Amino acid sequence: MSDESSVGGANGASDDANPYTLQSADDEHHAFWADAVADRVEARVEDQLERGVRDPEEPIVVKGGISPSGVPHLGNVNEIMRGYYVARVLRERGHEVRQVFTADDRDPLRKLPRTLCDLEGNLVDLGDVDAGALGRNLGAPYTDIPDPFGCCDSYGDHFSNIIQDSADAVDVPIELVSNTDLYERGEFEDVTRYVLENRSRAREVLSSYQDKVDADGDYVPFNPICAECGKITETVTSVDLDAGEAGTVDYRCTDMDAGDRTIDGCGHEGAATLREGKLPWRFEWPAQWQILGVDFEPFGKDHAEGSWPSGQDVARNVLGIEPPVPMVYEWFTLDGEPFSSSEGNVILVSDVLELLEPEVLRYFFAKDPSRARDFSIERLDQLVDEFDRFEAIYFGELEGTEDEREFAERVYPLVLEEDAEVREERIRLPYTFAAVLGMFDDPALREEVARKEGHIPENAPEWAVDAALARVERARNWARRTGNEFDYELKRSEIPDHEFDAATTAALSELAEFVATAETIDPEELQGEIYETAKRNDVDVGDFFAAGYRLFFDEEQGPKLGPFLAKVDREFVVDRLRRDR
RNA sequence: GGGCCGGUAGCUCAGUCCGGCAGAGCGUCUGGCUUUUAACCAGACGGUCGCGUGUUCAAAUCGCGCCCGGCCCGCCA
Repeated sequence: MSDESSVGGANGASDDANPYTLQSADDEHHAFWADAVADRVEARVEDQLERGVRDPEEPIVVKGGISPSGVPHLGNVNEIMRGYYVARVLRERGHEVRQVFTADDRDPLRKLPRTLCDLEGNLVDLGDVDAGALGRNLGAPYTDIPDPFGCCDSYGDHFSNIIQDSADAVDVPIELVSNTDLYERGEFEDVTRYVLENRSRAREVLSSYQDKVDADGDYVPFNPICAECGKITETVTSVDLDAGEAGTVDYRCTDMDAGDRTIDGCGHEGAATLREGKLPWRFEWPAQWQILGVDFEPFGKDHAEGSWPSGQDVARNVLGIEPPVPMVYEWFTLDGEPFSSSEGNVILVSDVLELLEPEVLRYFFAKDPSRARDFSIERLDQLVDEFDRFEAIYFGELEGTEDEREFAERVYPLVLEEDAEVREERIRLPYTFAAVLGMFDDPALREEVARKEGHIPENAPEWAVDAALARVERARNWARRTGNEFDYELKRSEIPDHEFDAATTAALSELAEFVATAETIDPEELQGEIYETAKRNDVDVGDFFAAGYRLFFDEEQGPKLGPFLAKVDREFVVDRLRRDR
């Protein structure tokens, strides 16, 4: 107690939890990482019960959290989904679990994001909102800044709402908690007071992680909000824990470093209560663990070497609590580039769900968190195919490797929404095929073609057919968004550039004649006639089909031509085959 | 500068904990389905498991040293 030099530093106590290793030597082998994590959470809970420091009635708490600083992109979903799987596994084992998610909305706005989004998820350029009003609020807590869209109580609330929408969209039940709320209701008051009472201890612990903190200096772990200009300030001049209800601090509103720039302070000198400010992140995080009773928290690799080591040290050696079970997840990229709202490289959950089913997205987040991955919109078909295979292996329709079987068996039921039935009769149209089907606007026609091609069984239940056809819309959105080879577009208004030899030209004229004079156009008969016409004119069949795709789509390849042309109005088909228009 | 994570076929990824023939799907190529699109079936091609080294009968896997990408030691999934 008297010898403070024995306090562990960066490489402190031997029981420090390594947030990386999901499987340590003494763990049982699991096909699913969340099972390994759940083992550790259970061990933590049992240990606390044995030591009598835990109420057996209290549920297990899984936490996540982000600053509502702007467009919540797909990377943020890690914070929701990784915790979800652990929560779900623990529930499966009979535990009561709360999944709490903090909106760290008392954090200050440090720089203006170049891209924002409205509540519908439409991306909006900073220039299209009142950027000046935002600029004047640099340094102020998100919840004190007016919503640039005018629809929510504050900037922070605006983006917190979108976080909640994202969780809803992937069917993850989170309890969204506003950090500002916790401060205003006084939930942080006791722990803040405790940290300030023990501020020399706090300084000492933090100083071994941050050079700017001097163990013997005057650093005070509290940032008041300036009563004059509303900004978060960093200079506390004195602490009086006997003043007012729970104590106050005196401050001077000084400049704040924010990356490569400085946010000016107004110079105001005043006093703030412990509810009128915030703890610095390195203390706030452990304080959240204490207030919310957090047992498990996943976090991005950015925290793994900074906040986490200091966080568990602060938890043990300042607050005297046991930090939660940690888990690091690797970041992933979007089409090979880091997520960045300023560069416009963002995608919202709502956008992704216009391209694929929620269970496919949930599957993506069930994969090994320690692996760096690319979420490729361009090659989204690969992810969907991978999911279809995973599902088929679960139902025993594909053999797969032993590892695949083990993983599918364990994880497939978990990627389905919580109360969803596991239904073997489900139908998955191959994604790229679904994209091609998207060129037909008529749902009945889509179904007809899918049936004809053998993708929908004779006696398929109606719900399965509907669900299968729902993929067509999504795959079509994908084809359009990427403008890839599955985005077939009938070139109706203008004939594409083309160059055919005499034989091909003759064959096209013959085919036009057939279409013009037939009583009715039967799709399969037309398909056969294309084949026959090519042969009669000594044209390679493949080349002849290619000529058709050129004329109608300006592509090398396309949908099955006979059935397609049979559905297009006859005059146009005849004219185009004659190259008249 | 110190520390951490990642790197496996053209692409997306398993396999690394626990050493045992280098794997899957997609793509490509060839052939088949006496119809050729999306597919499906059969086969082929495709690898310095980032590089080197040590241990071992045996190394993608374990140790050590490097390279590349990213992250942390300010803030931030």
